Amino acid sequence: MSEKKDKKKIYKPKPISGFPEWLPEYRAVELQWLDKIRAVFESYGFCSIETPAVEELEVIAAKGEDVDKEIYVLDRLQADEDNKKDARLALHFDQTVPLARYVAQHFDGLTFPFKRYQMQKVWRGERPQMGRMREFLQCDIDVINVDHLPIHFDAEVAAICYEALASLDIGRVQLRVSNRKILLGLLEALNIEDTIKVTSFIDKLEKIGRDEVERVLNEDVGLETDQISQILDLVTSKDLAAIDAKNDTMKEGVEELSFVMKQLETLPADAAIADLTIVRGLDYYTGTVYETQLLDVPEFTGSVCSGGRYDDLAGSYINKHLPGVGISIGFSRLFDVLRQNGKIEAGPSSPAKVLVVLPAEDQREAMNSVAQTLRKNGINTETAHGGKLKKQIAYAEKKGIPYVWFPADGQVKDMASGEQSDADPESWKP
RNA sequence: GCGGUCGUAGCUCAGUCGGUAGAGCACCUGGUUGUGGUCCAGGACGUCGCGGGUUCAAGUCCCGUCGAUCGCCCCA
Repeated sequence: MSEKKDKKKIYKPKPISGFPEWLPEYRAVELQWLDKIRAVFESYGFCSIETPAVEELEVIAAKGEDVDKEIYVLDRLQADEDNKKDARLALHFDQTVPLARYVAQHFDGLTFPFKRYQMQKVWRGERPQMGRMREFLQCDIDVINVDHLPIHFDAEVAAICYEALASLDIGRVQLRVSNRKILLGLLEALNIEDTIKVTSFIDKLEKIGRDEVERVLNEDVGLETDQISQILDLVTSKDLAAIDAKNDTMKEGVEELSFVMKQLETLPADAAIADLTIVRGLDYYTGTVYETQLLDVPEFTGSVCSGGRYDDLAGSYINKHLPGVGISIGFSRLFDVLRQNGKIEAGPSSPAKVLVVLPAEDQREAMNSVAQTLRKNGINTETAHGGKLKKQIAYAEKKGIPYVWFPADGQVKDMASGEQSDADPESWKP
């Protein structure tokens, strides 16, 4: 069995930063969670699609250098001599871009409004840190329509994500909802052009504080005190009805947000709040935007679930106007942060409910027969692989298999209580 | 890309003023014949991240390098 002393040369693998993997007992929980999320998505009629890990680099197309450097490209170790042109394929870094491409390519085969969910890995070449990985799973839902997408979908996707998160039993979840038109409308009215800079500083409001934001808006963006106070008063205002709309954009934003919030009133109290400090870094969001916090997990400062509305999803891939709205649950970050903070109880390391043991070789046939009967009745069942009986039972114990079956005696032992009783495999239930 | 911290058994770590490695957990075997979790006894497991330097002697000191980790930047 064991090779003698001649030392085998082994390469000791190093952990790969940002590419997490779990032991079976946590993977079991992860699968349960994914099943719950999927069930909620499907209960609203969202269909599933899966797109390839890679897209053409042209499709993923960089929007700037910061983005570029996070994209992983795909290449063969030994590319052919005459094939040494630039990388053509890249791993997708989100599921929105692949969705856009998918909708454009399959336009004639889809029924609109197209409502789909997608739960896949994405890859980003970032420096990993707490809750931040280079390979991670996202659960996205989006609704895409041709020409016009009714505003009620903005409320629906948010409500669905809330329900999905709530089904995981991870404490209080709070959606924070805003509408970019409100702030952008004000900036327009104030003749402020550098909207990206302003929104990115507003985004940091909670993190660096009001004083600091005032300072950078003044020193880095060059805004005047009056402009700054108008902006900050707006984003910190709590009452939508009290907002003084300075132009149509602002007015539209306030109306949309009010409608969405009204729709979300069916959720539990505080499950969804309007918060104008939410603006999102992304520039392609044009209306409603969302972020989500776990109120009972203070260690988790980031957003677990965010998204928004975009006017024209696939405009660069097809000559159609396709507005959409979507949210993405950052599944891996959610799971990892909760796990690291001891908020996830490990599951069993085996899906089996029963281990049928083999006390003696002449019982093999009986063992297999009992196991087949149990499986036919939908009970996950493992058969023992031999060895001493005490080893077999210890095996069940270690793997968290709750019942051990003795085929010759027709008895089943409850591992938790230690009790053993007669049972018929045809009718027995765990 | 920048900064802090850290690399010793599968895991978590100890290793005193430099004298060529230890614990716990996990793993394997046994404590008699067909019953787990406890306990007891025994066993296996290390190029002390890698390379160089100082020294009679380096896990320990110096330099470099790689990796990990936390944070910053950024975050579709």
